[in-house]
Amino acid sequence: MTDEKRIERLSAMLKRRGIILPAFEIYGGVSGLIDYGPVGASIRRRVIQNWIEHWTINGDIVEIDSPTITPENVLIASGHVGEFNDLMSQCEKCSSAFRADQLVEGHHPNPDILNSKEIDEILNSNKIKCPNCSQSQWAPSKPMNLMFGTKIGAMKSSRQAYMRPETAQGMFMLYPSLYRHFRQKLPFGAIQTGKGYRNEISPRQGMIRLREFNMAELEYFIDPENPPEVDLSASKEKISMIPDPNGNQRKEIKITFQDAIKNNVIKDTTVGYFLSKTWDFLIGVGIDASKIRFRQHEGNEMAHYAEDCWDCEILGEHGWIECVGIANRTCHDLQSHEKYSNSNSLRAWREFDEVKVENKEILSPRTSVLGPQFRDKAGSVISALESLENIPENLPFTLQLDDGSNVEITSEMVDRKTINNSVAGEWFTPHVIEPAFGIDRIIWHILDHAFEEIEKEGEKYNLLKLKESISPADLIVLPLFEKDGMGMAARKLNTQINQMQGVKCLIDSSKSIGRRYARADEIGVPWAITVDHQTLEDETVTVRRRDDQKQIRIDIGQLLDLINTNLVSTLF
RNA sequence: GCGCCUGUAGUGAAGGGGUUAUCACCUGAGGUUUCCAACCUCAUGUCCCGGGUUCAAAUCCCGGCGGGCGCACCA
Repeated sequence: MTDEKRIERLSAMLKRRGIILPAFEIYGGVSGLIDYGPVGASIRRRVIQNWIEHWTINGDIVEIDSPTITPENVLIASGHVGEFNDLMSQCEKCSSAFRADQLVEGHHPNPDILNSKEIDEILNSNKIKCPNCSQSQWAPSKPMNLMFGTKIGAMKSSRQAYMRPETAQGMFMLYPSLYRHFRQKLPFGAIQTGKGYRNEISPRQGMIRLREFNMAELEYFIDPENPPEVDLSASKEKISMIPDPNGNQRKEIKITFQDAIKNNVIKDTTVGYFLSKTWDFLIGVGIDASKIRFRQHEGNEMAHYAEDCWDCEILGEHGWIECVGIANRTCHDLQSHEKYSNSNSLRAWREFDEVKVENKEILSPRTSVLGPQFRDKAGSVISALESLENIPENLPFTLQLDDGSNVEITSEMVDRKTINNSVAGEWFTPHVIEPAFGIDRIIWHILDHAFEEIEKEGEKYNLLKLKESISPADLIVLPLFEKDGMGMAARKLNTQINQMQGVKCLIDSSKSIGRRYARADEIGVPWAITVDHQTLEDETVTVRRRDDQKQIRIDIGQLLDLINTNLVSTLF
């Protein structure tokens, strides 16, 4: 933040090199929408690939993929429609905006059901004051819907739908399938990467607040009574945390994950585990460790579903930016979907340690007597007998039916029996811990932290010190000159390297060698292979390390082996 | 959404009611060159969009779109 022009130079470089660009620019652009260019798209793909591998490595988490178009019911159940359809009223004096239903609270028994006209009437007739400036002059209230609406189907029968505001609902929709896939045993998780959509009022700060953005979310389902054991003893690093949002002395502390859990700084061990996994991921893709902190949410900024929530914030040119949210969503989503969908398959079975055997006394109905006696009422009499909690000592007795009417039960109608009832377990709704990653924000900070401006022989020189695993290409082949067969040898080598699975190699033969090194450095290619005169004689090339420009000569065959085994770095 | 500032080649800038809009870097072709943005020749490419004022608008005015900052909003 000390150098205000750095962000402009970085943005210009990202555009010039085809990394991040404004979308639809020839039509004037659309704010909140960006393109990943030919270089940026490779970086994005690799970051996402790293993220997927980071979570799926243990086998308890699988990847799924679900539609971005989401029917309205789903988002009603999840709470998004309600949350996003609030009416907003703006004070014409001081421009403060407030949720209209909260302003008229106390002037109407149920403000939720009011439309904008009714809200405006109440605001004006009661002269409700602006909480900020105490004036009473309101602009007409407007619904604030941060979801992009659409219709499924064309004609009358079309259904209201929205572009998903998060990928999480896809995982909840697939819970029954996941439960089967994991042999009906918790814990397990599902991840999804893809686009999310929020029609932001004012997108700002480049790629920080977008209207269409890359999300990567994990839903990890656990039994709250038997949370998974976690071992964080291997993680010795002291992490910046800002806990205790409601305490008086809110400040940043440095503490290991293990101690944070032990000392109740992080209350939920599973949340703590995911905080540490999040840390590992961010370090792995090249985020600067000193620019990461975890901040616990305050009560009033907590999402409508979350019980406890931590943000992972990263420091960059825009200040501290929330890049990951880790929330304990408890059973909110699954329970709500059960209720709205009438499904009963969003649960898990918890076996008791010991089978509970109950000896229970019941009155078993003699249907041959009850039938003729009560006729069409017989059914409800039988169900009332079955649900009877306290078996009366003496017969006859008066039994109340569901409809409130009473019947008399005599000893001829029932048999007094004792039955063995064994209960092996119970159904419950799993809790879910959700780490949600804003991929674009993370990529921004990767670029920000990797972007280095140095001086080289009196000239400005840019470097993108990307980690090997997320650089847009693994290597670049450069013929020293495009003659004497050097160009040919370079093209052959480039082809050989690109034939390897998962390896991406570029080739560049235009302009001077120094300029080509500079271009490769600026987009973050870690290794440059130079084909020179000696190559033609002895089949050796030089390998140049981006970060310090050191060069080593090596036999082509050996180099190909090193590339194939991802061990080029061991050369130096 | 409000307020202030703002929009000129790919990037960064200069200029500005009147011939063909300027510069650097970049990019491309050729030359030269035995490893770090060298040099020479040539070339491509620009006034955000729409309306208005005017004989004439890239320039002035209005609106839109985009960008920056502040306020507001923001899972």
